[in-house]
Amino acid sequence: MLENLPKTYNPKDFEDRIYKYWNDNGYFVAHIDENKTPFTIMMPPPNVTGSLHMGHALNNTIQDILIRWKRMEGYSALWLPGTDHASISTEARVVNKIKSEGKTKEELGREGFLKEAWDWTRKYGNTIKNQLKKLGVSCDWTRDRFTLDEGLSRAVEEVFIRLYEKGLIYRGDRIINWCPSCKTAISDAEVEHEDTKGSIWHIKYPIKDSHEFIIIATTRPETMLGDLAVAVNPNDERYKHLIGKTAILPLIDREIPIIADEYVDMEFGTGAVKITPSHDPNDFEVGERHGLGQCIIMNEDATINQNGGIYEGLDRYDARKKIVEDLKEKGYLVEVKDHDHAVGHCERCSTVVEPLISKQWFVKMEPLAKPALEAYEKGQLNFIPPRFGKVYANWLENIKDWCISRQLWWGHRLPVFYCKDCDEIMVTRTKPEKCSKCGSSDLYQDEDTLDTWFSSALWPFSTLGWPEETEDLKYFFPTDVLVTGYDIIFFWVVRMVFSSIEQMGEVPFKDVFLTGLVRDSQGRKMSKSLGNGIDPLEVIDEYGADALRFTLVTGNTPGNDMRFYMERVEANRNFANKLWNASRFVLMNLEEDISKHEFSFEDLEEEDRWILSKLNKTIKEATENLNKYEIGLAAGKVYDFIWDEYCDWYIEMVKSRLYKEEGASKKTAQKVLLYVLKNILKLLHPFMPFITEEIWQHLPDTKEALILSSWPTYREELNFQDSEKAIEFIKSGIKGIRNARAEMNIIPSKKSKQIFVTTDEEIKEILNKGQRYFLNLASADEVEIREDKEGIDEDNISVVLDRCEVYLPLKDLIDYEKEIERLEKEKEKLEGEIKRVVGKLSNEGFVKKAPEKIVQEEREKKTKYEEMLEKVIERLESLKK
RNA sequence: GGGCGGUUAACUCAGCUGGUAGAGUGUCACCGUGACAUGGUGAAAGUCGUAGGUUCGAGUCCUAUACCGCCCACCA
Repeated sequence: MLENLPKTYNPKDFEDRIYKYWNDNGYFVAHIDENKTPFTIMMPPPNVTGSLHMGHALNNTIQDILIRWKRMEGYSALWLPGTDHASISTEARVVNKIKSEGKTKEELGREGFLKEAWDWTRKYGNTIKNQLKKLGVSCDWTRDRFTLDEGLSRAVEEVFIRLYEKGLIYRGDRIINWCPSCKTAISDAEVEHEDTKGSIWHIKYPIKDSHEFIIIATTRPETMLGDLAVAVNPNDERYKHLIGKTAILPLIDREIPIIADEYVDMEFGTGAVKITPSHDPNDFEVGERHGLGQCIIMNEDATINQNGGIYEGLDRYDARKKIVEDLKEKGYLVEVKDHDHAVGHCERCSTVVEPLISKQWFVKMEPLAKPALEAYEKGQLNFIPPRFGKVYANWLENIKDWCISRQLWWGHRLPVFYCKDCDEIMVTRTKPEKCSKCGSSDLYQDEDTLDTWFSSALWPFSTLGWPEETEDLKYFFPTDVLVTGYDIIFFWVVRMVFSSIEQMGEVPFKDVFLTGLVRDSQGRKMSKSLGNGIDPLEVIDEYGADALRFTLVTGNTPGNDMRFYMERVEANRNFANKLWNASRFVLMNLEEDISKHEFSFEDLEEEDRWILSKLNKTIKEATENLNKYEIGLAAGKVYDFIWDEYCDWYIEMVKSRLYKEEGASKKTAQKVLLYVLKNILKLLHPFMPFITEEIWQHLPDTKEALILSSWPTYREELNFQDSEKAIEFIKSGIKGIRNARAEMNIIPSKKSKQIFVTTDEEIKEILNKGQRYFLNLASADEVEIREDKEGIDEDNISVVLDRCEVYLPLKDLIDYEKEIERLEKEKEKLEGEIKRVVGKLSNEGFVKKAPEKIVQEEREKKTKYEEMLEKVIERLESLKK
């Protein structure tokens, strides 16, 4: 029993043990059960070589709360975990690792490198999973998946082939974002735009066979090496006469045409734009329209290539510097102005990306985006909070094709084969024997791999065995809710939706719960470079997983960022300690035969009915909150019930019965204590799984594990409105007495021998039932409740309450000055209230238009306050005499 | 250039469909009382960013506006 344990809560003593107990007994494993409704969550797969951060802790806690709750509600709850191969990030780490060993990727070759990568994955792949276990995640580890698993790879190939055959995947020369550091193409979503203070250079381009110049403006002067035209707006009077003429590119003396294109904004810069089709998306389009061709001037590491003449070999920024110097020296530079503009950076390594033309593979997005948008518009996708729906829709409305090929080795290699002889493209799962066109057997596979998000886009169904028609897939798909950060709506949420609609014919989940960012106490983003990250594992080590979990889900709202404060974790640890000790108290006061009995309704006393009714209400409201994903509110209600109602009031009220009485009343108190505690543990379990299970295991008559127990439900027969009212009345009486005593500085150990309460008949009845509460809770030896004042010494302290007055015979202890002061304050307060109520009631509009109920309430308040004021004044007068 | 969020007690945040502002922490006073000092009791503390409007009544709805922050966007 618990009383043998240390009296302070020490989560380290049991958290690991409890996790093992659940896991070893298979309690996390989901079963296909046609008698149950499935409830499915797919865990957003963390990077396989990553480690746990607060973001993971937050969204996995939320998922765990939902899955534990639904499991208790009787659903067949599947929470499927897994990891992502994270192509670009993992590859970078492995490259670093082999670099530290003095080797390069190229030296190892593809196979050698992949071997290294797999070794790395096996070495670090379990780290994050073990860390997640510390958090208490109740996911089904028997269904653990990895995006590079055979099955998932098969799904990736299948989707690639299907989309290709439908014409939704194509290969082409397009301007893509090139990261010179990762040396791969990246998608638009992977580019982060950052406002940067830069310059804009105005440069003179001479006109051939003329002394005229045309002045262009550019923010990237080095790209002039690739200029193939100068463009002006066709309606621009300044330049009309130059259209069709030829300009001479300074420094390298290339002749380029001056063309007219609507794209040029006459208002901006000089109204003349250099056109570099290979290095700018707009210029690319202009180039296409005018048949300008291409001129690539950079290598894959962003140094200038042979097309750059004397600048060949220079890094792009060195080249810029040199070119500007040369232009200046030769008199072509007209002016330099400061210019702020957005510069794209690689999301992964922060290197400035270079837009350049490249042959890559793309997914044609429009046909896929349309149904994904419609699904949202038809209400098949529900965002929490709803505002993110607009973000989702807006992205889809402005969709561009998705560049999916990456010049990396770690990932799913494109199932694409080329014929060396005729360049035929063959998209098949395995390498064909012969070219389907010319019959040549000289074939090779595309070197590229797919964007990581291509495989994670399939996660909701590939993890269940698709393209096989598995039992799991039939039963658990579609999933119910996706829990993830708002920062990956574009990367992941959108792509899962359209992939699922395309392949499965329906949305992959009904609800999308978006979490905010966990920031440090100063509101900064937690980051490695700032060193301000708080390690969830350290928090768990110090305060326990339950306290961390509770901290992450309370006091904030979905989709809003939150600041992380150690003080809050500590407060929640204290809450756990409170529950721990309340449970110890209950166990210490139970008798052996308690387990055989449920309380009987006839034996219930007022406070029993009150706490049962309050519990009932808490169950109802917390469940409603959970149904609406109001996790923080649900947790808050359970917290308040446990601390404020159960610990602070019920336990205190019931003590006299446990200590002094014998028989039925005592027994009932024990039964109710236990009944409510059991329900508390159930209600709190999703939020604080460890401590609740640990306590539960020490309770009598708990055969099954708490994790498998049933979620409490509202019981109409436990709704005791009258008892609630009565106890609330008594509580206010006790509070009034305590308040008066505290203000008079009368310490509780100085008991009032006898308390007199004068009141009317109705209240007398209520108070009579609750007499004994005053004894313990208001420091009295004896309470006398009556309807008259006969024989009561008017010099005692008197507390004026609604419909009753309490006299505390503490004559020798009273400081009359203070008592008058206290009563004056009371008087002022009441007068204020009366003024407000009277104001309201004398407002004709209010009385006429407000609902009858509200008006009635105000009238009652008026009477009540006036009565109280009268008594207070009476007291004051008698004291001042 | 668009879009979104925040602005409530000293601090961090709740506040669902409009009806006398809440919590945690911190502060102050008192308390080792037989579950808990990781505790108990009590107290102080807010013109709910600003200005209008709708309403009998607005932190809550509408319109402006200020400040902070985020996202999206090809203006060279």
